[in-house]
Amino acid sequence: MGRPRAFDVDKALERALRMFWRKGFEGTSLSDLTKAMGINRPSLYAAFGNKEALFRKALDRYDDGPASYLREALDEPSARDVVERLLRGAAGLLTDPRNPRGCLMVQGALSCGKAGDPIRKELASRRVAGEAAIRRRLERAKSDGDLPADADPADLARYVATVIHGMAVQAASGASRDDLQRVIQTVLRAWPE
Amino acid sequence: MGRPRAFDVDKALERALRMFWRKGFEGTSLSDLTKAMGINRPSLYAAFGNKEALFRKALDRYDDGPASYLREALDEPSARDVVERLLRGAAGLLTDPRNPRGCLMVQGALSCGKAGDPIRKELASRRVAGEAAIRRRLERAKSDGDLPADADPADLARYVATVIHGMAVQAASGASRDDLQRVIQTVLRAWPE
DNA sequence: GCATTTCTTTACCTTTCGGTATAAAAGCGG
DNA sequence: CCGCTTTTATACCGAAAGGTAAAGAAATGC
Repeated sequence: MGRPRAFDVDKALERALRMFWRKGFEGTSLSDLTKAMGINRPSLYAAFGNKEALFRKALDRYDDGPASYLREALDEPSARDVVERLLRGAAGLLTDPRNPRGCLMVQGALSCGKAGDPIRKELASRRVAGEAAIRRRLERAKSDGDLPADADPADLARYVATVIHGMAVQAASGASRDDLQRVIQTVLRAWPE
Repeated sequence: MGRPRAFDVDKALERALRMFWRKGFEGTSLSDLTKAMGINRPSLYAAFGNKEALFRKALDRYDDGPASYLREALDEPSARDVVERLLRGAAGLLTDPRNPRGCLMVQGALSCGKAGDPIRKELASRRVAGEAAIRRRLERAKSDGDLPADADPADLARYVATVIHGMAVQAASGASRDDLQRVIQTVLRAWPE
């Protein structure tokens, strides 16, 4: 009932996501958003709440779309395969020419003024949650005998998360896909097995 | 000649640095700056130019102060010592309780709107320059026989830079000094020698 | 056909942004 | 004490920020 929506909510959200991905939460203005989404301001507010709520919805979409490789990687059979798929997935995402460079979860709001602080904290806590998921997977791997007895799953997970986040910064600095592949080689060559 | 300055330029710059460090270039407003520096707006403009010029001066100060461990590390005698000192210096800087969390060169402007774009590019190019400095040092190490014959200095430098940038993100996510030390252990255990 | 509901459009709101004009104040050389 | 210079403090600028009020347009139910 009532006048039907003239725009596709999903397409609009996708465009908002890409804008936030490129410019970050603080760097993206409402005018940037409405222009990219092809709608005007009141439509945005009616459909998504406000800028912060829109960012959170875009973030969920990021998790379920471009960043879904993370969860998929955890299903790999061996610890080494998990880590390799994690790293290759990150490299692919970070340097996909169809995407903005870098990672929304890192560059969306790494530091900012107080208006963006809730988003900054949200991103930080999602990064921590991602590392925890890797750690749990490596703990399972260890009890499967899939990691050496002297390996520490928490330390390895932190290390892998650090490399992934570092790759995100490298991508933002202009690193190519090949650059990141070489980083992965270096990591995997030294992986404990 | 003329009325003497009522504030210490150096102290003011230090306070601006710390503000930018905490909130990033875009997240720091002129009001944040003048309040932290204890001066009013026209004094800031007279002494430092504008917001962007002030950021660049703060960045130089960061390089020469908190981040000077980078150049010092390159003077270590062996490749392994260079890398260890690089990583330990980064961990110390990133989690020094007297400093804002994280790294100005990473979180100062990882992504932003078009007003901050020159700063974003400047930071990216300084990060690239840092990696190049490490690469040159490792090339020298290799010709000194200080690295295995099959080691690739460019790949190792990229890897080390990636870990350092990743540690910067980890620090921004709340990682403790001990967390970062464990990452360093993991890196060093696998270092080729 | 008409009332109701919801969305779209336009125009506007307040606050804050980065940056500056202006004039008073504080030092110097004479 | 008087110019001359430079820095202070206050007050202001236009633009852009995030967000909203109000009226017109398109669908449904009766």
